[in-house]
Amino acid sequence: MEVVKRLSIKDIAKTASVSNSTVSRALRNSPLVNRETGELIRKLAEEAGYRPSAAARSLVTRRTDTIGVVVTNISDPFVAGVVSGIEDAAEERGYSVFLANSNAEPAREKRVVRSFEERRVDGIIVTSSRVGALHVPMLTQMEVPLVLLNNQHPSEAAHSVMIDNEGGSYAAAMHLARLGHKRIGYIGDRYGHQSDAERHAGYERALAEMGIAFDAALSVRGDGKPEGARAALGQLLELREPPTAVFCYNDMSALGAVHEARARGLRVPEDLSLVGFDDLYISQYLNPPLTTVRQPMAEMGRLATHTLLRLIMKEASSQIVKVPGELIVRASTCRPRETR
Amino acid sequence: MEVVKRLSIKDIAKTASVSNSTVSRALRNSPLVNRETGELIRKLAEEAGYRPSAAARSLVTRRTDTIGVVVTNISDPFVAGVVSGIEDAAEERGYSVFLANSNAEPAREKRVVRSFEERRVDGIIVTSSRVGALHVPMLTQMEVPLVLLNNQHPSEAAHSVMIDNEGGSYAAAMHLARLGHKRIGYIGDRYGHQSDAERHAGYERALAEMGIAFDAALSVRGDGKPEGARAALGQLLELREPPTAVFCYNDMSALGAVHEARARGLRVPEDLSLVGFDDLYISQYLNPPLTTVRQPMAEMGRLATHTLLRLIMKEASSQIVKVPGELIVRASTCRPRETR
DNA sequence: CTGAAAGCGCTTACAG
DNA sequence: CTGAAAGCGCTTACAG
Repeated sequence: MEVVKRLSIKDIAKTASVSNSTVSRALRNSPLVNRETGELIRKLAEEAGYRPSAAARSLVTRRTDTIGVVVTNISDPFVAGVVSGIEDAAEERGYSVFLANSNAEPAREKRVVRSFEERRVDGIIVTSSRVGALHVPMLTQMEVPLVLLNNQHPSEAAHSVMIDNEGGSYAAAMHLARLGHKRIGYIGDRYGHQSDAERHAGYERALAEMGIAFDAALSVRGDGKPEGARAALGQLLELREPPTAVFCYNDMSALGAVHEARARGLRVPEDLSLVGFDDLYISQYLNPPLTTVRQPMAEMGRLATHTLLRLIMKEASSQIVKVPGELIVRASTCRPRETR
Repeated sequence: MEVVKRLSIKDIAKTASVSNSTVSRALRNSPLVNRETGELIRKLAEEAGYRPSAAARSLVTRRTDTIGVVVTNISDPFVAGVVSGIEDAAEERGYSVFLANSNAEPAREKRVVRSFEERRVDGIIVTSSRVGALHVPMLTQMEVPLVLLNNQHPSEAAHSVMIDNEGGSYAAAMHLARLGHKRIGYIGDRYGHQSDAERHAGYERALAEMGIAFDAALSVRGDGKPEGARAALGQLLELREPPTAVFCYNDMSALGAVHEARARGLRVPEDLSLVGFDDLYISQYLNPPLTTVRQPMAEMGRLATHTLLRLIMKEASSQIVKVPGELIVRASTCRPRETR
């Protein structure tokens, strides 16, 4: 592969026998250019395989048509779904996206944000962060529009797109209570996520509404992943009066809970009803298919992008967009044994 | 939020009472700068929250420390795992990554590559592409280093990182044959993927080695997703002599196959053994836990990045890196009924 | 409709 | 060790 010198606007100007200015205008379809001249220039540029330098352009326009996305972990299917929506919406509008994993490490998140600032991204979206780097002081002094998606610390200082955690888990717990369950467990998270607190609140509200006394022993902590949920379910099942149904913080937790239940010889849902939160793509194919609260992941990503683009354009935009979750009833829940 | 004017190198130079050149050198820790002066400048820049403009720098250095990653669909867990490894390796070396979904649309893939060219990415990684945009002519005239990862059309013109499809599926099929299965089905893909052909070849080699006659009726086409596999398994099960074991093109197909088997009242693995390919994170938690061929997704992403960085640095690099798969035996396979 | 010129914010020979 | 100057490749008032 020989080193081909990158063509510049000057090269095109020379072959077209016009000035740089005219080439620049022609390539952006400026009406200031004579139609025939414009067409000729575009044809020449295309044939030569000319690619204008985004860096040079952005230096003068002071925008890069670029957004930065910070995620904790792109391997998390929820995050991947969100990013997919972000990328789609961005691509539609001619924006490119920088993707960076923070791995939930504050130091790395800080490095990432710094790098985004140097690259002069027009805006930043942060998904599901639970780390400390993005504290209010940092947020407020940020010179770049910022949108948080399901962030653990939505702030006055930033715009947010969030799932309605409380409403979603209320619906999930109501579903279980209406099936006749009285002992309903909650497998949460352990990182002090606000989402965990909100989901727990929805669970409590449903219990209260159904006249079921809240029992603190039935609320245990997982880690949002299968392993943590297995241990957490273990705790619940060793209670003197174990639950007949458990609402899990997310589908990954529910996956672990199903696994653990089976390992202990319990059938789901006959012996134990299980509900998740997210509705990951795979959840419908699990055995049994999982009852869960759907988060429209891609749609939320699109919403976050639209909010961000509005901020970039300095258009008005609601401070916080709350997206409703939808209860999807599948086969991992049924009436408790006693009532059948 | 007031519009804060971005600080430039000139501002720092002024407050430090030195020239732009010295600031530039100091910020990059050049030994050409007096130590104390350098420290002062760096302190001033830090306090002021100065962020050098990557665009301005790259205009003169002719590199952007940026790589472009084209994926078919970031929601695919295999792809997400690969991207995670790419991002990690890139971040370690100070590179930022642009992520773009092609959605397997040739037109979009073309747009993406063009945009990457305009952004002057230092290199491009394309994952699992099956679309036509990246044909040999396009590859060869590409002025940017390119690495393909599990691409359907590895080419003389590009470097590649690939899983050993043939070897992996050979191991999987051997596992089934050694368990005593004689009627072993294959649920493939339908898009003419080279990976499909290679996995099928490994399957055939195992059959041959175990003295099992190849029966074309036992090879059917899914679509790499649960739905396609369900239909494909249906075909197999309606055969006069249905298989007692099926090797699936990937874990997503196996997920659909398990689902379909259950729907037909078959137990996995007692009535039907099932093997996948990928070892997605969730596969260990499925019911039953899935026997599969592991692709080290993140590691492959890292390898692709390292290969790409070597190309960027114009260092020697092997044209094609073939990564071995590893058979992971779990609970979705057992001996066929007759032999138990 | 077109072009010459200035300028975006850096880096880097070059001269001292 | 430091600075003045040129230049990277664009865009855009400004003048014609």
